[in-house]
Amino acid sequence: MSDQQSRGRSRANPLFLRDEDLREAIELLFFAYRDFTGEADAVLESYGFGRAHHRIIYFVGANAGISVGELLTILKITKQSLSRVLSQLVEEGFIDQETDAEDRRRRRLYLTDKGRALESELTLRQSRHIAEAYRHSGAEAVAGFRTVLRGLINERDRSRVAGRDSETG
Amino acid sequence: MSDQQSRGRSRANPLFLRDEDLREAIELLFFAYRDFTGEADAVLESYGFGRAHHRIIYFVGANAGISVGELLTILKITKQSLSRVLSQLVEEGFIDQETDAEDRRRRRLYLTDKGRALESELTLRQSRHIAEAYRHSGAEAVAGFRTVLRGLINERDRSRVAGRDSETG
DNA sequence: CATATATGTCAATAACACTGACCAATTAAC
DNA sequence: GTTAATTGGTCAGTGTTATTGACATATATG
Repeated sequence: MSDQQSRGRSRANPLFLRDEDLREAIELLFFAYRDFTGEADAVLESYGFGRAHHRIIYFVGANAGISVGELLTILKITKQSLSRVLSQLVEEGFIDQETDAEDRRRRRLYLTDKGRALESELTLRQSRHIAEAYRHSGAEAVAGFRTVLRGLINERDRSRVAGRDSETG
Repeated sequence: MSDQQSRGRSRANPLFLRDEDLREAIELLFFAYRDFTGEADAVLESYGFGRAHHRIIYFVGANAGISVGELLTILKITKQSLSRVLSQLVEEGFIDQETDAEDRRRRRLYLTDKGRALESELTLRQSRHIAEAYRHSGAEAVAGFRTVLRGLINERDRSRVAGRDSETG
């Protein structure tokens, strides 16, 4: 065996990152995301909804008047998948569909009061979870957290994330 | 409306964290996790596998000789759900089951050579993705990233994550 | 009018998860 | 040694989220 294959280092990681460091990151993401999403699930369950409903509620809330097609682009799912869940939310009065005045093919989506209430409840849970982690970590760590997460996101979608692109350049 | 409800601040965030900061974090996690997991999916698809297979392959690889029960605890799924996927992996020769010598009720799980090869391929993809984000972010940012992610993980599971607990205290 | 776009819908399928009910082997307790 | 608990597996049924393919409708654009 050549010594470039020695403990914890491989051709794939030409810098000072050990395999162990990268494995740690993989596991951190797995557990953190599991616990992060787990927060809102209890709320959703009481409404008979799942994560798909949450994603729609969230992005319609954050982008009032978004079209179906734009929502599909963000979620990267098929329109059939979206339709099933979106129809439910419309029927049960969480989301309003309004025909675009300029292009009457388009349906613009808005949260109803009921939808906004659910969105707040869900976002509140997740916000609390994050705020707690942020408080325990300090401002510097938070800055690093944001930088690395941005780096993990496909370039095309980075601009979609809310908040300032403070370190775009 | 009382002024404690003014722009971007609410009772839920008693510190200097604005709602916008927390929304940003929610979206960062959503997009980053989506793109992070998307990496390995192409590989898995070529084997006819999904994320459930990946999780099993990963944790058996990282904990050689783990029992079925321990795996269930980590994954937080039912044994019926695990069984479906695990049986497949055993049948197709990615995982070996060996009866524990001391307690013959237990089946200890190990990756076969074939399983190890797949695990390496999958972990490599994700490691590359992370390594790239790490390189672009710098050591300080990486430290912050790790700290905040650890804070997002339920205390009970923090010790399960690989890597040193360098900032436990 | 022909074509492209935006959306919706029907049908079939699959991955992944659940609950409930059992069974078998093994070990631990009385 | 019989009973009880543990570990693991399995069968049946269900539900959520996603897929592909085919087709329909309304509208916009050329």
